[in-house]
Amino acid sequence: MNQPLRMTKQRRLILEELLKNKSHPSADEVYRLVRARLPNISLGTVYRNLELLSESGLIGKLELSGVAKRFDGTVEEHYHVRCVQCGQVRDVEVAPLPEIHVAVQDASGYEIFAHRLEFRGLCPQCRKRRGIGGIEPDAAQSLSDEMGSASTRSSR
Amino acid sequence: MNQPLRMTKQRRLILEELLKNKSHPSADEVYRLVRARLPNISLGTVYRNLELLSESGLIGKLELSGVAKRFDGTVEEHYHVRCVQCGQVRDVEVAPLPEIHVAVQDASGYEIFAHRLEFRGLCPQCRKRRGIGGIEPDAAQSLSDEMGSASTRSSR
DNA sequence: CTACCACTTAGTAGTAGTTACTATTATCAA
DNA sequence: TTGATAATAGTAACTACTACTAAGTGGTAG
Repeated sequence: MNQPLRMTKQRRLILEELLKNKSHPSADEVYRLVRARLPNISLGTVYRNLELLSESGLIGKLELSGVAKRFDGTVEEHYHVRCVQCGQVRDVEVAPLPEIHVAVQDASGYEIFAHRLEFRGLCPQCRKRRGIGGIEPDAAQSLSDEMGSASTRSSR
Repeated sequence: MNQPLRMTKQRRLILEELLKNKSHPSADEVYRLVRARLPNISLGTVYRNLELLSESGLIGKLELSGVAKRFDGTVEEHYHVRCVQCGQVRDVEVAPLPEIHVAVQDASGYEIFAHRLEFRGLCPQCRKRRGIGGIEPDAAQSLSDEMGSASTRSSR
């Protein structure tokens, strides 16, 4: 489709950092990680390469709920959870649900190509810390406001 | 919880436009709509009121996949489809799936509060137009790149 | 009806994340 | 080794949004 990417020092380092990092860093986080090894790399280079690498299928790109894009060393399909406390994004080991496309297609008249499913909650570490430390009591409330909360209420 | 909002001309117009508009406009789109009726309204006013109105539960706020926030005249829970061609966001009439929280909770150790499910495809109008007009042939391809495509492929 | 004042506004400046541009440099096929 | 072309560093610009401030207004108490 498009010619192979030249493997520059910058591109290789970006790819390396993404493959060894399981936490789906944002472009800025990748920038900081790579700059530790190549101090004068340009932020623009990081952005351009993340884009090119995800176009060529070497990495995955996540666009989650209104905040900075994040990038993913593993390309296979999966869903994500974000911790509302520490902000970390992690993969969820749960079976995908492609059959739902048919239901949506019938209900909406759209031709459905893809879907994204994203969870929000507290990660194990923050759950522990919550018992001792201080998390604001209505985190769940404000969180479901923010997400439109397709979860508990069932009226329509 | 908090005192009732003063019903100013600006606030009323913003609310009116949202209630009669089914397409989940972005803040900027609301700005344009309201400005047609009140030409010197400030963009900041639109942003602040969308925030206040959604806080007070009069409208809903959507934060979809990396782009501008969108606002919603209907407050009840539902999922959304976005057309990859024209960008319109619409509601999907499909039953919510709260049971999945348990599965994710067991699999990840997270305490799950909420989830968001979002579809991408071609709306009925654009499906028709595609037959006649010219849509780039690999729209579905680039789209699934963009969404991480938790859809067709099933390896892991 | 009038006066008050906290809430709200218009206008503008500032911010974060991202993209675009340009002159210089590096990759890699021949 | 060389040369076309892709990629880079650095910077400017852009978009979506938030913060700030002086002036204006809605709604209540008198």
